Parts: sequence; C-alpha cells; structure tokens
Amino acid sequence: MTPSELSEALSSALAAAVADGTLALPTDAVPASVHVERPRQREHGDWATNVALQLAKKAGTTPRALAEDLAARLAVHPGIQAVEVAGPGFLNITLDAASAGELARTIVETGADYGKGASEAGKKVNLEFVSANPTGPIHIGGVRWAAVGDSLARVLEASGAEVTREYYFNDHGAQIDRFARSLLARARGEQAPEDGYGGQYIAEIADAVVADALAAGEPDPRTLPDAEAQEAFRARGVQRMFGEIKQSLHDFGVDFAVYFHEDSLHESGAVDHAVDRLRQEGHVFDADGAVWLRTTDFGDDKDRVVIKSDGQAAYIAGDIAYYLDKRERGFDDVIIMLGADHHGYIGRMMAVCAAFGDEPNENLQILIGQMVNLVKDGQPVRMSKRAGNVLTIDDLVDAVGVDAARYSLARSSADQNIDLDLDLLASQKNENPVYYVQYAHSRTCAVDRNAADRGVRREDGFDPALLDHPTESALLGRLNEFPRVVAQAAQLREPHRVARYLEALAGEYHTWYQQKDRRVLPYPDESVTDTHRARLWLNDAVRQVLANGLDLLGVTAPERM
RNA sequence: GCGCCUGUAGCUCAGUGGAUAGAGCGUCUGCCUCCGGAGCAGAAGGUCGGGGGUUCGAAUCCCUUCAGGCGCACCA
Repeated sequence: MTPSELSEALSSALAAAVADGTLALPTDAVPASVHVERPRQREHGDWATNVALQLAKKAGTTPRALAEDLAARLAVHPGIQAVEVAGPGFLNITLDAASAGELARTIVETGADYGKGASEAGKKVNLEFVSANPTGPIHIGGVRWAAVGDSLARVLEASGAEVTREYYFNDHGAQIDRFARSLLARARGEQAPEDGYGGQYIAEIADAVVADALAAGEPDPRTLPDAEAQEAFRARGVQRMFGEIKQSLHDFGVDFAVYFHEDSLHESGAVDHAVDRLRQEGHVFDADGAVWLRTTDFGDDKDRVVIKSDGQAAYIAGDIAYYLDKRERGFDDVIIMLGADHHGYIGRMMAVCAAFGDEPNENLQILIGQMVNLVKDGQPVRMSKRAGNVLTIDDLVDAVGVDAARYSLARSSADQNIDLDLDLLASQKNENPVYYVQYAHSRTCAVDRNAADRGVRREDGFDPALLDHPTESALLGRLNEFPRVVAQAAQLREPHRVARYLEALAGEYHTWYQQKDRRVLPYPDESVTDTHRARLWLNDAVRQVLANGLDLLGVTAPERM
C-alpha cells in the first residue's frame, strides 16, 4: 500500500462519515487527499496523519472523537494492520507486513525509474548556472553552483521536465579588457595593470597564447602594436581560459548543452530587439542622454539605464536581451542560479520579466546561493588571487575527488553559508558522509555477490510477509518516501534533500544489516529459506534506491570500495 | 539608512505547523566464532540568538530586537 493509496483510503473514510451523517462537515470541506507522513517514532506506526486535528473544529466535534471514528472505518481496510488514536488526535497507521513488503518487489522491478515522477512534466526549463567569467579558473563558489545546479537539473529531469543546462559566457565588457591587458603585460614582462588580474594562471595563459599564435603561423602577438596585441591576447586568452573551464567542469561531471556568448547578443542585434520590444510596450524613456527602463513600475527600487549616454549598452541590456532570447527559444521556466553577491539583481530582473508581460517568479526564477567560506585552523581565510590562496575547482577535485566534492557541496541548502575546512579537506576525507552512503551501497553489492555464491536467488520466490521486523518496516517506509523526496527536491529546487534522504536510508540499512540474529544470508552450512530470499529482495531494493539517489547527485555508486 | 540570506549539540549542518528537535565529526562505553568494522549498539552534550504574538500545537508563521554574511552604479 502506497502513501497515496492510504491517503485515498482516508479521504473515502471521511466522505463515508459525511455521507452517513456521522460527521457534520460540508462536502467541499472534505480534502481530496489527506496528508500522511512518516512519524518520527517507530512506535507511532508506519504512517500518521493529523487530519482529525485539522477538521474537528469545523465539524464541531473533538479531534479524538473524529479520530476514533476514522480509525474504525480504516481498520477494516485490506493492507492495514492496525490504526491507533494517539495524543490529541493523531491517527497512527500500521500496514500489514505483506502489504508493506510488496514495495521491495516494486522497486526492484521498476529499477532506475523508481523515484521518477511527473510533477514537472511538460515543462521546458532553461537552467543557467556557474556562468563564471572567463578571466580565471572556476573558484570554490562556482564549484558549489556546478554541484548544486547539475543535481537540480537531474532532479528536475527525474520529475519530468525537459532541462537545458546553460552557461552564460561573459565575454563582453571591461573585465575582459582587463584580462587581456593583464595577459599582454605579463607576456611582455611588464608590471600587471593596477586593476588587472594576477596569479600564476595569467602567466600560463599568456605563454599559451603566444605559443598558439606562433603555431598558427601568426606573428608573435607581443610584438604587435598595443591595440592589436591586446586584441590578440583577448581573443586567444578567452578561448584558452574557456577551454580550461569547460574541461574542469567536464571532469567534475557537469556538461552544458549551451554555452551562450554575451558577445553574440550585441552582434546579433538581440539587444536592440529587446529594447525595441520594451519601447513598444511603453516601458522605456529617455533622460539625461541615456535610455532608461521604468522598472519602478514593477516593484524595483529605481529605474535602470539600459543604454548609457555614451551610446554603449549597459550591462543589464545584455541580461534583458538574454532573458528574451531564452523565452523566444521556447523555455517556459527560465531559472538562473546566482551567488549572494548578485542578489541585488533580482528586483530589476523580475521587473524586466514583468515588463515583457511575463510572470515573475514563474517564467523567471532566480535562485540565490550563499557564499562558501574557507576556514583554516578555525579561522576564516580570505581568498585573494594576490595571496595565491584561491581554491579552484581543480584544487578541490585533486584534494578530495569528484564524488566527495560534489556531495559535500550539494548536501547543504543553498541558503546556507557553508564553511569549508582546508585542513579537513587535505587530511581526513573519510569524514565526508558520501562515504557512509557509498559504503552502504557497496555493502548491498557485497550481499548480492555472496547471495549468488550461497544459492540465494530472487527468482525462487518472494514472500513479503516475512519482512516483519521493526528494522524492516523502517527501511520499507524510508524506501517508500523516495519518490516524494525527489518530487519535493524538484518543486522546491532543493536537491540537498536527496542527499539527506540517502544518509537516513544508509543508516537504516546499516542498522538492519548489522543485527546479529537476523542475517540477510544463511551461514554456509545453513539451508536457504524463504526468509533469506525475502531479505535479499529488500537488500536489492535498497541498493536500487541508493544508486538512483546517488545518480541524482552526480555521485558514483561503487560496487566495491 | 534600505534590501536579501543566516543564527539549532563542542564543530559542520538537516529539520517549509505536529508527538520525546536529528545526523556526521569530536568525546566516553561496549560489539568482528563465518553475509564488508569506511559499520553497529549505547552514553554525554540543546533556554532551536533574545523578547512578544498567532495556534489545540511553533525551530518552523507574524512583529520586534541583537549578531554574522552579502548587496544597494550611466561597473561588469
């Protein structure tokens, strides 16, 4: 019996009570689906609901009286073993073991699809994340969005959405000029510009640019006149840097379907197109020689300059054009993940969204993630390129590996500032809960290997009623939750919920496995029984869910560790 | 000054109105005579920053206050 079946059973029990006059409630006050949840305490049964507490007042009765009535109606339902009224009026429901145990079969047979749903079905989602400027390697903040963003994409896909992962390649504007000047200065052995970029990677890229140019049969870019030289370093430097970023992300398990160049918006006329469109809608005005968008009409603090008085497009013009472009490419949901240092952008971008006639927070959704702080010896470490303590995506992967890095960054809420301890990173990487989850998975695989040796086979039968121990009903209940966890993670855009779920599941698996008197498999001199087979089904169901969950996080599920 | 995020165990963090607030790490005590000890069982450790309010019920919602982070450009 699934939670939704239970929920329906509760609804019909309520409807029946109303129909025979026991419950004085207008028919439209009967909820179509009743919320059931896993109680914290096992003694409180497999599922619990507070529906009696919520409806008693409207019905002019007491919660306990209503609960008693529902309990009596529910108890005769097949698949339900017991219904108890507890505390102020909770209904605690215990399923019979066979009904609960059937889930193991369902999961094994559903395989990699168990956990998938349709809550986001039919939606075309554009998910933009990372989008770090190609003026340096991806640092720790960007890595966080890579881990969280990719997991979010996977969770949305598992919920039926069609997701396009997109990276906005910011190759237009002053910071790129600074980057190019920094490369040129470094290549010529000159002092880095005051507002330029330092760091070892600048020297490496500068050398590579020279080598690339010479290899292409071009003149040494260092010898060109300044303007041409800078352009040469810009073009090849950006290309080079972006290649490295792509490679690092790929090594991290994150690949984007679209790498969108900001330059192209300006070259293609997309900016003019977007501004024209806003002008037609009547949201644009001219003042002080500049072109403004009246974002205050849509809740922004102040109006925004779109075209500066020198005729250049302001930065937001690119974002406006980019948003419109995404919508014109047919995306229903445009999701952008940004660091907390950009949260001031939400107001104006939502205003832009509204100015186009779209629904803010629907067609455009901006997710803000808080910063990652580095900590060493309990003290915060300020990252600075000059001090040479920038932690890049490659540094992180070198230190702990992709799995541990992705897991630790994806397991906390994006609303949280997270602290990353550099000493811990370097030394005790086994502290990462990812190993706890992966270990549980490899343990299920070890059981499978041994089961084959001992002649325990799933195909010889499955009696779900034999999964009747409290540790087994705990495991089954947890397995049952997985699809809801995935759906909730997608709906709330919080993939970390999957990680926390896996940790709980792994814990319950370890507990179940480790009981001395209830081994999964027989001793070598013992004969195989139905109980061993039933436990193997459960073992394999856990294995499947651990594997499915780890995949949603982009983490491997090893068969051996 | 205004805005967004955060404040939960010694540390890092879960917990979007339910019952006795949880996990990992750290500390302490047990557990390998056969399925993987990267594990399990147990103990200690909390005025959920403070104060009001709403509710049958608040870590969760509202108000207020304190503390920390991040923002408030014709920069990108």
